[in-house]
Amino acid sequence: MRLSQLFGKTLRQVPAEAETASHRLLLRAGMVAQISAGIYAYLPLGFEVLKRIETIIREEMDAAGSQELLMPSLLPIEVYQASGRDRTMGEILFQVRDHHDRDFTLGPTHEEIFVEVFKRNVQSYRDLPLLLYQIAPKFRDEPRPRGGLIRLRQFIMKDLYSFDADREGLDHSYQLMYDAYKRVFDRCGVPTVPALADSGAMGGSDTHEFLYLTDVGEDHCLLCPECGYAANAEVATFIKEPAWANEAPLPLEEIDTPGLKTIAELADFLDVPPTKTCKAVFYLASLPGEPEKPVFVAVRGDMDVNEAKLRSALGAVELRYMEEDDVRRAGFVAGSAGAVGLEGASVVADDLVTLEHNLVAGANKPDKHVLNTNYGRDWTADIVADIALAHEGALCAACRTPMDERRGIEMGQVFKLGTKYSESMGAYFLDAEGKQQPAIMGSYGIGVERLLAAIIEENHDENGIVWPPRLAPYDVHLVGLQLERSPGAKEAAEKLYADLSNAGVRVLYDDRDESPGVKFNDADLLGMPLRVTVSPRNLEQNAVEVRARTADESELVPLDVAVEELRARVV
RNA sequence: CGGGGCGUAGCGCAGUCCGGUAGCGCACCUGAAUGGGGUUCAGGAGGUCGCCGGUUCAAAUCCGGCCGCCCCGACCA
Repeated sequence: MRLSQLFGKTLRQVPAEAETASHRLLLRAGMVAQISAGIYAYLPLGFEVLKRIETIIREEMDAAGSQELLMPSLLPIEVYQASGRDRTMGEILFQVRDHHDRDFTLGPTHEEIFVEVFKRNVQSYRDLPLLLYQIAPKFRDEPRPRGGLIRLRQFIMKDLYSFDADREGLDHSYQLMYDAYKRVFDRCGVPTVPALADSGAMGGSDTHEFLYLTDVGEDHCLLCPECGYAANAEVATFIKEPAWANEAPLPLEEIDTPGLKTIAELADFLDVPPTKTCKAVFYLASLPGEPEKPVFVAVRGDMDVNEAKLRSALGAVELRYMEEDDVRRAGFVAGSAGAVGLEGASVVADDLVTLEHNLVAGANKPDKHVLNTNYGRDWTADIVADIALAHEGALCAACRTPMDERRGIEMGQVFKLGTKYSESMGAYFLDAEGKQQPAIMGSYGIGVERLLAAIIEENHDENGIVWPPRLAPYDVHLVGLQLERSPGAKEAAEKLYADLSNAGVRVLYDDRDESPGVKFNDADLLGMPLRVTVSPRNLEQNAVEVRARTADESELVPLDVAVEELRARVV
């Protein structure tokens, strides 16, 4: 391809909104064009890289024994009603209506439709195990798209679904995918950490996220430097040690705490550590098919509520944090709420607060707190569970080592779904005894554009992108320099372009009449693995100049062996 | 959904407070010079000032409403 003809041009200045490195470089390199919030067009260079990522994914999925197919994006809403996800996925579903007033959704993830098609084609255990996948668009009406390609409303996902006859089969399929995912990300030049995760709206039991650790990530995870434990903060467990369990319970005492609303203010006023206090938080929780109801949540004052853990402790589908005003309107005393004598809300306590003695808590009266509250004697909870959020330094549950808290981007996630969809949607097969059994399912997703963004985040320098060779849209960036200044120079460059192309090397030929600085800067920005410069200066020595994108120095390669030499150096 | 910011040429921005014929840089077109890390000069094309309404002799500028985009949070696969 001639750079003069390539659609999409490099930019010296980038739109002000681009903040992350990948977003800026994608725009500067002319690889993407934003259409709307979280919706992008892919120009030829960007599209080429997406295709190369998809090739790696296909190779690994096929090697794992799965078959590729293609499902529609436009799906009758009934398909999601069958699983109940028209309600549990709620607002992120894009809905459209046809001219007969039938409702459709643009598929946000495709468990349901794979199950539908599975049912029409599989009746026997002899057809199992079965691994099916597609690489296709997904549509999610995200509350907040962000970071260029990091969170999109329309995106391409590789989604694979496994169907097994039994739990052991699922374990095997899950492991196959787990290993395949590792290889996909390794081959793409993106280091990932498999971390325990929350299954959220997908349902099911075991699930891992493959996190690319980066400060621009939106997920928080905890990593144990000693034993390797890795988990999303949503599910991370840790050792919580009571600080005051050995104190003898003292009598309750109500005190004036004028204007004190936060734990920090309270602890400061009483001159006690935050661990001596009990933090009160209100949520509105809704369970399937029930109206919202208020929930009072108690954690020790130095801790925060982990909403994912709280959600699963309650079995709630939706959880809404109550702001101070909401709390007041609901008839509670914002700022001085406490479990002692509280009415009108169910109570959830973190297991740690139930062990402590003599904590300070809200008195449910304005500007009053009570000293020396003790679980069991003064208050009880409807649910006691681990609902505390792990932070930097939390002790690893496996080996007691203080853990690191890091941010990361979720590259992919693997789920053991079990029978959630096969039972609700009737995907049964006959086993060897002729008995009907639900298929045991797993689901496995990779966000393709997000992977592209991560590849650039991980593989760039101050001058531009540094493509891993397998992903580069071209192998060689051929720079024609000052070719008009010497007779025959242009012909030599054209010949090299043609010879390399004929030898199977993918060449991007900068044939523009631009100054050297412009050409070299664009070559660095676009990031092809090899830069080859043809100029009168080099031709005088019957040579071309070759520089790897990752190298500091260039080298001269004799013209007569250049094609062979370069072909050997490209993957 | 809450908080903050922004919307003027393809991109980056000034002009808005204080109403009076819409500007700068990059990119683009023409010509010339230059020639190894974003070169210089000359000439040129390009704008419903996000949209709707109001005030005014006159609105990018003031007022009201709406829409869009970005960031933080909430939420989320």
